[in-house]
Amino acid sequence: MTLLKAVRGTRDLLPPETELWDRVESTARRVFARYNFGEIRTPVFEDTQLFARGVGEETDIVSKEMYTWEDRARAQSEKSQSLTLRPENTAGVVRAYIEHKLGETGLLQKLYYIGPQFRRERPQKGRYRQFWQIGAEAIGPPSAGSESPLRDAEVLEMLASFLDELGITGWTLVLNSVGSASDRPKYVAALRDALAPVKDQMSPDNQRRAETNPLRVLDSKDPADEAIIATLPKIADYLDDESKAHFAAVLAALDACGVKYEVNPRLVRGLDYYTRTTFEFTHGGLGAQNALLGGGRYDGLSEMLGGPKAPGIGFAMGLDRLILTLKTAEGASSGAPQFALADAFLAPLGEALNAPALELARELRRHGLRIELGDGTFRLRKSFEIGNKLAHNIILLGEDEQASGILTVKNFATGEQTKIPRGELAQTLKNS
RNA sequence: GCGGCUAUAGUUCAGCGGCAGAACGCCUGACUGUGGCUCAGGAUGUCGUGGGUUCGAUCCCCACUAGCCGCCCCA
Repeated sequence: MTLLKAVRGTRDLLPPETELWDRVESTARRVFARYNFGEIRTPVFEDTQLFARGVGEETDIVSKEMYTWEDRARAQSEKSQSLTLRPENTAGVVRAYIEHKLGETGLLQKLYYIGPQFRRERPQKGRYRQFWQIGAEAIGPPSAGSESPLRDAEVLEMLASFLDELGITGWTLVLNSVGSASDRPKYVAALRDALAPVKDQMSPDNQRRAETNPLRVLDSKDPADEAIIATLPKIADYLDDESKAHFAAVLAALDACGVKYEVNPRLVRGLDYYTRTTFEFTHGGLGAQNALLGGGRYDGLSEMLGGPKAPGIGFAMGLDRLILTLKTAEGASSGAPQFALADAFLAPLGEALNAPALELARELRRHGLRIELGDGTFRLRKSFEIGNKLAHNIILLGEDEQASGILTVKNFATGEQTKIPRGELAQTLKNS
């Protein structure tokens, strides 16, 4: 029989690495809560139309990377429905915002999520077909201040604080403005006009981009095309006064709180819904996938999905990539993540002591102690060997100890062995 | 989706057209209620899968699968 394996691009996360995941996630929850964000959990699959309309039919994500299937009708009266595993979470959050009429509260909705996303791409380092994102969205009616550049700056400052608190150093915040919903098409048209006469001289990749997504030409890494790219129109010249003022205000707010950034006029993002502010936090040592997180403003998304006007700004952070950078950083200093040691390994000496040992373990665990319970069939030597790997102390529960109520405890670090009355055991272990 | 590299023990990796190897880890004993250090012994395995060449393939060839790197794109 052939062995079943995790499918391509998916993987198992095992302890002790999962402790690192837990640390990152709990840090996110803690930091985001200080900014008054609340958690939202949306379904892992949605109507395919949500992504087609929200993310954009022409994007790579929608056109070739989605896991989509026809959910078959189970009754004559029922129609089959095209469903898709979510490739990102912003569309789902905005769908929920509309569906639950959160705009009617009149308040800005600040929501974060942590969960798996799915894209059918070729797996690589830092890129998986099931990957995890931590993201947040600040969305609401304009009257709630959702269009304010302060929101952009606040989200960026929150991200900087989060990365700092996690101990991630060496990141770079890169940002740009791609203009409002009306600026952007004008600019794209100008770009097409400028590219038309010169694109034949460019690399095949850029010729293709010039046709499908001219903005991407700006993002080209091809040095041969640099000269031509430098002559292309600049987005900054196509921003209307409002967009210019918005971007300036974002930068001013970042300056005021000392968050460092780089403006990159060529930063474009792949999703159709972005307007005005777009950004990335990048990090070296991630290989070709150097973007730790990306995001931006999406002032028109709600309306694209048939909802009310609800401007917003958000980001999605690649948890897999975050863990990767943490692991390489910590691997260099203190080695790979280690299992945390239990407070004590409890060794029953003989099978007859198994049941009493479980009772003692229960008592100690109720005091909050982390206890590894051995087995009465183990030879004492084996208990010591296992205990030494898993715990700080070993507790012996033999016939003598059971009869007298005085336990034998040995500390592995000091080698010191003591007799401790059962009533004092929990406190002694806690203090050690 | 395209190009390149790789796949051998639990792990990290040597190796060779002719009996499958090392280190670490694991198991047993020296030591019947005492770990680490030491010593002695032991088991590691469909050599990724399927086909081909050959007297003979873990080794050479082909295909597939998976991983890694780059491209595309993205978190």
